[in-house]
Amino acid sequence: MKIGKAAQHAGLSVKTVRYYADIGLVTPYQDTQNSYRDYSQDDVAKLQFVGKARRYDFSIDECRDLLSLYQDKSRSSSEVKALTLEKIEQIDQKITELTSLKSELSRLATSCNGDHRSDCPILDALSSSS
Amino acid sequence: MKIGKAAQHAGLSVKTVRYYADIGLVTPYQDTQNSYRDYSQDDVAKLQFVGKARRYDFSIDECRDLLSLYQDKSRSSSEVKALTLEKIEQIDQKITELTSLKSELSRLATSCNGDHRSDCPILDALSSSS
DNA sequence: ATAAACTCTCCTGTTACAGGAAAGTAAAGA
DNA sequence: TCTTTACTTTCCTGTAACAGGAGAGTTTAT
Repeated sequence: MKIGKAAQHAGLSVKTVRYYADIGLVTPYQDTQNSYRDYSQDDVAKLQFVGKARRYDFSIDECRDLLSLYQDKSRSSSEVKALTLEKIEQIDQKITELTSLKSELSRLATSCNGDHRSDCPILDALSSSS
Repeated sequence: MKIGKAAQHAGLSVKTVRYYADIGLVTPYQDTQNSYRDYSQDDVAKLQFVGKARRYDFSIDECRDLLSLYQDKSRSSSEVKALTLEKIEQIDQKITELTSLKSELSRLATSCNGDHRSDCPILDALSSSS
């Protein structure tokens, strides 16, 4: 299967799929005749796997790990679970940060009239030296 | 004041401060003698302003806008408030995304024993074609 | 046969800096 | 004053994960 179809099946762009081949994440067979990439069913499955993991916010390197665990028939599920828990932890920390940011900004926005005058508590807060 | 002190006062790295000068965000006087950057009190205040805005998750371009509003004596606070509300909206959207991601991953992690066996619902989910 | 559609490689741009090299400048100590 | 140390400069590379586009080759359809 050529790259266009493969990308389509995986729900990824051709650019992305080619990129994954370049960095050795999902490496298809290379036709020696025309230098076209040739994706097997297995390759497409890997692309789908990676695409999904990416949507779950796993980085490319984490996808690499997950993919090798996925292919390793003798791996234990504890490794996968550990990676997942770590990712959950990261996401949770990010959420905490953003929530705090949001509440601070909301506080500032509430204190600002937002009228045509030049008085602005938001800018005041940003320029205070705290 | 030379760049080192300026950076210290603003709580930024020298690299960052130099970068801000390069992109025209906070542009100090350039001494013609030694080519050293010379930061005024006003420049330092701007650096602090930007540093704080960055910590509030404003992008460099947004900081540029805020900074010009900050310096514009005739601006109205409504512009600043609008920018802030937009930023809050963005943050909120990100929180929603991450929360959804987290719950899905948590669900997967819960369903996984995480033992030494190779059976793993997480990988199964990642490789399913949904 | 020709045109449209697809593919290839290579290069640049994105965001906001960090790290490091090589060289010039300044401040401080002996 | 000389030297060492500290600081600064510009320039280049790398980061994460691709997108966009040029120019050229290939395949498919008409």
